[in-house]
Amino acid sequence: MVISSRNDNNLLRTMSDDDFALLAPSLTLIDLAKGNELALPESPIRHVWFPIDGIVSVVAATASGTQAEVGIVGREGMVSVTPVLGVDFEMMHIFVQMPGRALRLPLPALRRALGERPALHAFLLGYTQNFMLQIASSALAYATQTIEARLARWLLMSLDRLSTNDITMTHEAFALMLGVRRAGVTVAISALEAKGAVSSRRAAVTVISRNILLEIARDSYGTAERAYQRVLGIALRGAGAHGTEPAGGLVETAGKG
Amino acid sequence: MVISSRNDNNLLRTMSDDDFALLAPSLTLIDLAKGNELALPESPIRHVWFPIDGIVSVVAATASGTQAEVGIVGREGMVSVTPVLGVDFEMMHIFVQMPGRALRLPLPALRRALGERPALHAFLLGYTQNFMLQIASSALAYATQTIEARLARWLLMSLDRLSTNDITMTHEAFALMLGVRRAGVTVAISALEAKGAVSSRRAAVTVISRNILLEIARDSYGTAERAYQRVLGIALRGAGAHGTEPAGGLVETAGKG
DNA sequence: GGTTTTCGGTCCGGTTTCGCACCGATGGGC
DNA sequence: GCCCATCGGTGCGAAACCGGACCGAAAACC
Repeated sequence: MVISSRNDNNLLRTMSDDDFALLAPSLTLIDLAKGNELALPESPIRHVWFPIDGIVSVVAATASGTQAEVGIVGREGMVSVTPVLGVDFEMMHIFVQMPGRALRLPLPALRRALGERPALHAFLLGYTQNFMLQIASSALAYATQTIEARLARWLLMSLDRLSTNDITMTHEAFALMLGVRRAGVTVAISALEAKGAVSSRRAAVTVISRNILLEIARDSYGTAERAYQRVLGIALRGAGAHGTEPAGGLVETAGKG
Repeated sequence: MVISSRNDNNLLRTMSDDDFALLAPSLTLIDLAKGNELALPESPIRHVWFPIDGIVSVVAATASGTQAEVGIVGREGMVSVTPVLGVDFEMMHIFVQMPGRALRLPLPALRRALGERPALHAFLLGYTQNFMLQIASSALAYATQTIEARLARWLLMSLDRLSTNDITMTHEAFALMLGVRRAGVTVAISALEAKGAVSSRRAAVTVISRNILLEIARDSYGTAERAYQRVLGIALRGAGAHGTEPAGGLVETAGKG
């Protein structure tokens, strides 16, 4: 079960067989139920997760309640990168945004493996660097992009990490993620729909045209994604079966005109 | 010269004597002139710097020109953290914001030292984790704070890294850092001045009351700064001679009423 | 010391987003 | 099949911020 799930997480699949063999006995396949808290600010870290399904949100928060999502993690990565840097308490709020499964590794097993296997440590540090770039891209997007563009960016990032075009989230959840009002999300989704980028139902958005989303997100999407491939030597959106999909797009029947 | 400068950079001072002895022969004391480019996106990294003076800006940028500062570095840290993670090309635009000096280390010497000295690697990874938190805090500030609050945060962070209360920057430079219009900075500085937090001259802002800035910045300042002390075991704003300074404040004659 | 450049205060209309609120529509629970 | 909690579309005034511009003040230059 655990062994066969290896291929569904980019990091586990790409690390050397020896490194995986060292981790495998300690890995447990578990469900990520919607809303599960994987880490809280100031709290000690007990496990790390390698998602094979679903989306995990990484949120920066303060004691007074202000918060904003700074990154997401799916089957391309791991949660959290903090222990890879040798720090054993988390500063972010990390929880399951879209349900799925993950291979969970206890912290002591991770620490032992990192100590014994410099190549594994280097590999995970490469992912960590990329995740840091994702956080920086989030900052840039908050600083320079409209809600609509940031939403397009979020959908594109989710699409890379899922095997479906359906993003099952309420406007309320999007609002929390993007750091805006719920009503603002409603307007933004309507705009995306009017442009033929998505179709929306209650508590779900279906991506119709990846290309149109790319136009709307402008350059807030792409930098970290290209760097992922460069640093780790793996395609970010490769592993997932997105079905038949023309180059760069999804169904793409409507076009943009 | 190099040896005597060790104490002026928190990381060099705090690492073990053996680790410093390994780096010392490769360190060169150099000037950081205003505007110096220490790294550009997509460019190979040739050196890292341990500032002992001045402020270095780390900016996320895209090919099309949009940009926003995501972090700053002074004598509390190093530039860049990317090679500590084993990656040899930079993704950020890094340049000297306020002039100073730094001890510069060639990349090969850093790599050799990281390989030979796990404790040194772990130490610098701890700083890296904190810098990542600083980036996340920037994202949170962009997402939730007004220009005035973000400016207060920036001033507080600079204050931690300087030996003076004078921040010599033009409104134009602030605007670039905060990702806003120059006119927006003028208004924000006027507001800070009206509240007794700073006084301003042409091309310079002098901090009068750190406490008032803390109020204005709300909780966008403090999280990363407290974590710095926790992870590295060093006070962030300890090393610098801020002159005589009452607890938590500077001159603080005006108060806030 | 006079000229030139840089810098910063101010004003304008327009856009984005906010905070708050209302209420119809949807779908799950029983 | 009905009830009720959830969800989302919409409206309104206000605030924050933008893009662009103008021009006096301060500093740099020669």
